[in-house]
Amino acid sequence: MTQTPLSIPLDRASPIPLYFQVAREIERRILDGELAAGTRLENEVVLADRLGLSRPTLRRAIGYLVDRGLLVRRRGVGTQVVRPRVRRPVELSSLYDDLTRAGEEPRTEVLRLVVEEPPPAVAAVLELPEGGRAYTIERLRRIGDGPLALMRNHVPADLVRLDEDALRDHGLYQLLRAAGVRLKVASQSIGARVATAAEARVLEERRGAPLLTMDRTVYDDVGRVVEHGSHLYRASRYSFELTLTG
Amino acid sequence: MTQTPLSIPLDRASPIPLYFQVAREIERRILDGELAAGTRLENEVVLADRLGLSRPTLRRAIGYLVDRGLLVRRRGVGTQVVRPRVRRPVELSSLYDDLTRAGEEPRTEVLRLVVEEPPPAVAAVLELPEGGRAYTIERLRRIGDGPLALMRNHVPADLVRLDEDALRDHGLYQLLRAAGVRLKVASQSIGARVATAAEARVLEERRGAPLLTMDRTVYDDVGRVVEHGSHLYRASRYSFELTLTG
DNA sequence: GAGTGGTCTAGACCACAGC
DNA sequence: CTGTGGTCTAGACCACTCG
Repeated sequence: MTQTPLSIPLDRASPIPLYFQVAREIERRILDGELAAGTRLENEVVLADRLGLSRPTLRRAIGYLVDRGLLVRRRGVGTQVVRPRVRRPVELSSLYDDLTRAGEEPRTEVLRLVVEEPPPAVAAVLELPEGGRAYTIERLRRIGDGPLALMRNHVPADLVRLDEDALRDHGLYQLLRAAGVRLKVASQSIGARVATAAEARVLEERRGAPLLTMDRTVYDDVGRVVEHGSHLYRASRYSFELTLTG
Repeated sequence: MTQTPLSIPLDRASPIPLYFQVAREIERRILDGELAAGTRLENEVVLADRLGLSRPTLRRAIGYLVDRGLLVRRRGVGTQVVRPRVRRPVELSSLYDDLTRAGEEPRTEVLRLVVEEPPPAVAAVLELPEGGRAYTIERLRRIGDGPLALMRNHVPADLVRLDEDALRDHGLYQLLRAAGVRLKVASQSIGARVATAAEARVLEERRGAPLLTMDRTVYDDVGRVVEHGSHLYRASRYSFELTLTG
């Protein structure tokens, strides 16, 4: 496979770290096809030298791309461009964000929005203090000409102020992030069951139609519970796409 | 929150990198509860000094744990232990591995095992050359007293040699890894539908019972397609548990 | 202003791959 | 053996947070 002398313009006055400028530029060239699959990069010492960087800084750039799966490093061999892939990482994104990114135009119907002392099971998941209050949100997400998902969420009341207008025009995660909440990890469970009569009616399905269920609990960067949701998706119109790395 | 002077024994003769010795030890103390949630670590300069390490090396250890979500670093503030969580990362594991780890005893029935020129759709996904051959594997996974999943997999024939005995006693990924295949990324799609009559019969469900479907394509570290699978799970007995990080 | 993490440098030595 | 990445050091300066 080819070896390519690499030249990257650096802006040392920029607030963007040098290692990131390098990583971003290499990534761009891989995605653009300028650096084809299998291409060998020059060795780290030479490359760092040409770019006018120290080797640790260059290594940091390369390491970043190795972690993201765009490059492979092998001791004694060298660094190569991996066969390019759709590699959307597993992200902490909401259905709304996903749809928007996919060029769809989701519409949201807010069925219920209250602040209340939630039932004990929910309070436990949210780790609310005694008597703590939380939003309960029920929304119907539509896309194109029909419903896609029925969503119930719970958010501790002291984290953010929510209103129906905001929820109609934005994803819940957008609103949380805008309120300064730093979403960090989520654990979720995906299952399936058939629709009850009531669910079928709301989702415009037949009774007994297959539904995907998703329960998710989201934590912020210091481990506080930030949100819990139980969602139902029409299996006929939705599936979860994931990229795993190991 | 408390601040803790940290002392960690290092073995400079060990082949295990110093940064990793440090990271592993801090992780252990967090998981053991010795370092409670909210605990502040000493600042990097002092800590590096006490451990007899350079600051970059110590930072690498901390950075590793930050990436894994066990620590938070904030400029001008310090480094803190995050509220401990179940944080099983999204892993490239097989159903067999998952069950074994959970203490279950999966049994596998090999329904079909052939090497053939697969249908064009499968050949395309596997990126086989013209006339390339692949294993087609159909297995029924049982656990406890009943079936759990019906699995169909395709693996390029030149990657590994598979036989019925091996597949009965091991997960497919185990066998691939043992053959030197380096599983790296997978993209998968999770959906739901109802069982056909034939599927219901094999899975001992009623016709119309909800099933989880999972299609997965796995790539190795240089982007070659290593495996493709289409699986069916009984929703009554199985759900996908994921941990996402953002 | 004092204290913290964020970045960067210019070296060094080692371990492994492949000839 | 030569060439590669893997680790580590001992500093330096900067940017941000908070009292």
